[in-house]
Amino acid sequence: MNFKHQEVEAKWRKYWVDNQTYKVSNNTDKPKFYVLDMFPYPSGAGLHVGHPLGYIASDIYARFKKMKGFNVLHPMGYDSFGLPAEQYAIQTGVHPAVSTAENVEVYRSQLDNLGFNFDWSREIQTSDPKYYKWTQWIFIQLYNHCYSVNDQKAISIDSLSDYFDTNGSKNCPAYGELESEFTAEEWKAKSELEKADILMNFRLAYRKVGYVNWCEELGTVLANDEVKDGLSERGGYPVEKKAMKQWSLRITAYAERMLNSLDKLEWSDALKTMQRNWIGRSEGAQLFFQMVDHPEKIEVFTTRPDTVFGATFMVLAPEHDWVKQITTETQTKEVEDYLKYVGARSEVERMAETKTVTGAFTGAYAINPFTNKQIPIWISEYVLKDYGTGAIMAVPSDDDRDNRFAKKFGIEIIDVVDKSDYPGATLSDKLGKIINSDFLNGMEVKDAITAAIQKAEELNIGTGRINYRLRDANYSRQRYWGEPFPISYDTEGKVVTTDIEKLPVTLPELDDFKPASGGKSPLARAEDWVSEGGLTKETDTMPGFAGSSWYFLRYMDAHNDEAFAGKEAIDYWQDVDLYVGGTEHAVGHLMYSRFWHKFLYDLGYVPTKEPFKKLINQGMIQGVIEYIYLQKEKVDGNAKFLCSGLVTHDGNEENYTKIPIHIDYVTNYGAKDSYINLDGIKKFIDWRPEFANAIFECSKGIYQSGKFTPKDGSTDSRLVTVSETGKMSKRYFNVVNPDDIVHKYGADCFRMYEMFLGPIEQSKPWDTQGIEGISKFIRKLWSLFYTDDAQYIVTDDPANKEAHKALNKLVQKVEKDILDFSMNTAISAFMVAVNELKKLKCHSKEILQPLVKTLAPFAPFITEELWEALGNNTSVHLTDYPAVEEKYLKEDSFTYPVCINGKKRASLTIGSDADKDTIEKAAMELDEMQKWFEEKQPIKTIIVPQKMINFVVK
RNA sequence: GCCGGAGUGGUGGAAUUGGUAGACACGCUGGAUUCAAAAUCCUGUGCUUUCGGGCGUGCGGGUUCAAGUCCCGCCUCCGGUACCA
Repeated sequence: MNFKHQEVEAKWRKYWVDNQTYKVSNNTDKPKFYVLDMFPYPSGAGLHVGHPLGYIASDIYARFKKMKGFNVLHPMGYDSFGLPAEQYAIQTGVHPAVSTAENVEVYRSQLDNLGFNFDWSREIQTSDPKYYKWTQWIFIQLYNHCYSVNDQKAISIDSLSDYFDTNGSKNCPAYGELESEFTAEEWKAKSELEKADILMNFRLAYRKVGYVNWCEELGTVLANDEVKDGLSERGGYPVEKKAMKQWSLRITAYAERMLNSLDKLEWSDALKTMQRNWIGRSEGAQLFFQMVDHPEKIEVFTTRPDTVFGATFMVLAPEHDWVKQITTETQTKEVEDYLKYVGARSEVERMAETKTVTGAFTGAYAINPFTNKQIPIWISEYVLKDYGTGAIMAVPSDDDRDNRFAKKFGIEIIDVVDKSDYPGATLSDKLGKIINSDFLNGMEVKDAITAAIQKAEELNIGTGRINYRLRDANYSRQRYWGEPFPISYDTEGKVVTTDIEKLPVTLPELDDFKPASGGKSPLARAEDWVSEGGLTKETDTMPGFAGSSWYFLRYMDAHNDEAFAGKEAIDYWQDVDLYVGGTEHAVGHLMYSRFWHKFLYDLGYVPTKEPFKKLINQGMIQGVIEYIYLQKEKVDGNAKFLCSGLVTHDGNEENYTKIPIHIDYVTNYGAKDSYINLDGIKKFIDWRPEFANAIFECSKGIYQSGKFTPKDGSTDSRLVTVSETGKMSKRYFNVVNPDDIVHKYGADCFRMYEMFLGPIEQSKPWDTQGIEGISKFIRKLWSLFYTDDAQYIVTDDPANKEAHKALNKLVQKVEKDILDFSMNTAISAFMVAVNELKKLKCHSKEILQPLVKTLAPFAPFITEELWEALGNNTSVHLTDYPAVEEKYLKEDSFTYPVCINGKKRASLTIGSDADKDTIEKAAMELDEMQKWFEEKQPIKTIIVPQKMINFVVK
């Protein structure tokens, strides 16, 4: 009898639901273990074989931990707000909630097919009002708090207001922007609106002017990646920077803490480094340069205050607030032209250009506070508005960009660092001796930095400072399909938060999802919704990362209506022990989640400082893209396709374009010699009728309009395709749906094959052919239990030593591999064990029963079926993982490689307890060794017990 | 440019503390079974060879009795990032 996977899978899928096998309780004495997958955005395309890779690995891990006695939380849900559903709604009028629900259903059935042990009773969807009620609630908390620089934690905004009441702004305890100092009396005299404006500059969720990519033609705001070369990707319309009031989150307040606690996390070094670089901490000084003929001082940040004597000019970001007011009349045209030039350049262009320097002189001057010389103020795109202060002191002798700039515009260069003692050192090494710098002369760079800061402080023109690359997060989107803000404005424009009891603020019903006029969110069209009780609602919605920044907490207590999750549940589950997901979220999602988590920690809602203890990044599964060559020039008005062999032979690849073809039409898909035959060509034409009369030429003949004209009597046509490894994507017609594989081979086979492909972190191509190996393994396993004619052949006879040894080696190896996340080697261990048991003709229950348990995390269906066949009446997934019996692992003998000068020449099998002398003697007496000793003398022998024997000869 | 990762048979990969390079599979070769096919089973499979051996983990050096693994210098590919003051 063969294993009928379709029947068996259906049977157990039902059993698991009926018996609530995977339901997880919050009330148990067992230790907790939380395994989490990054939840998916339910796109219309459904899952492809790449998506479940991480889910399978985490499922195995979760099942294993459960068998090891842990209470394991392994939930799943959907990040169901997002742009694609909104885009689809604009095109078709289908409400995003409707299309999202449909997509979720498809995802659910695809996930169910794979036999995951998710506790679906805890499912969440970020677009569910019951869920986003709490996203809004957290937002209100952020709004109501600021960050105390003294306590290094969030404190209520009321306490800051109280501080101002008694102390004014002096020694302001909160992190933020204080535009001007005030006394307690001045504070008290301010109007409510003025007070609100000042407090806004300290709130962790705050409103400020931000710049967005505005496209007039499309009437909408675009994301950075929707803009190409200053034009919209869709339609190619001009895009400009537009100032709009936007909500932001003050993530920068947490920069230092996020940097520091990174060390303790079990994340890959690669990922930690990425986050460190993203936070980008740099130490330096804040210096003020008095402008000439203007009362203001230009504030700069520099990591090299030691080079201040070499600062011969200043550069402001083109967007800097003061550019207009300091530009002199004679320079107005030049500056305006330059601003126009910069405005037309996309952010990417501005950043990518490193070779050529551009800029304009404002006509204004500042005074270098150390040299007291007047230095010109320029503007250039290489200085960024959002980094540091948006202005720099330029030191052409010790900065590459400043140097290029000075050379191009003929500005003085003063050498201030003598680097002759450090040949080969680069500028970033910060090495050398200071020269031409008054009191700093002769100092090493390091000491000079300290001395310069000290002097700046004495002169009251600056101070030491730490700067971060990290920027506050823009939190407003002018979109429909996102969380509405729990925010309204009164007639004066003052912010009013929605009462907690009135949450959630739900989305208004709309039937047109296009943006409203003036770049406003579609919500602005719902006028009845917008105005309520004399207040005007915020019409922007929250960004994608809002819902995903805290979802892992909701799973702990998914249906709580009194809190985002109950205290008891949070105290029990604490944090995520293992988080599995793709590297694409390395900075965005993981940064925001850590920030929110730390904030909730400050408020006492979560007991842990970090949300994700251990993190595994899974690689991508790539697809093979099959192309056929299309000749660029038509032949008698007809398109012409050629066999790749002919194109290679022709040698002029530029005369052809490659067009991707649906992989279903390709024979030997994925192989190097994959091709389309006549049948495939016909299918291709049915798919792309515009090529009905196209010519298909290969070495065997020519096909056109249903007729094949052979060149040399061939009956077959093989149009060889070009196969390239690349993304698995709808646009390349190479998506492999897991449902199809599961239907043909079974879910167990699919799961094991994905794991067998290689290390989880690595990207690798999908190759359906290779699955045969796993399929054979499953049949072999089955044949240990049943004969071909369905006879159950498991016996109660005791097994021999070899069988016990095979089993125990397996149990030990699999446990280690699962903990190391090395699923591929675990699978091969199963193959080795089953091959061995097959050879031993072992059908003993005492071996097969633990074997089934060991395999259960990997192949949940077949093991459940075999477990039942073995006479058990509870689920195998509720049993314990087998214990290793050491006595079966002992080897009586060991086979040594016997080497001459490190090269293996013979082998020696000898008792495990033999001592070194015995081993050496036996090895030297081996026949194969004699000829090596004939001419040369052994001068040294190295014996590593249980490893190898090496003779050094000369 | 910078940061991170990786280069091992025809293919996916194994060798995790320096100790038999290529486990386990796919593919391919030959054979058994079959009317035939599928399935199954057996056999071989890094390259090379005068059958002793020689050469082999991206390239060039080095350390060591011994290097895929450690050190120095390169090359290529992938991912991230971007004039970060």
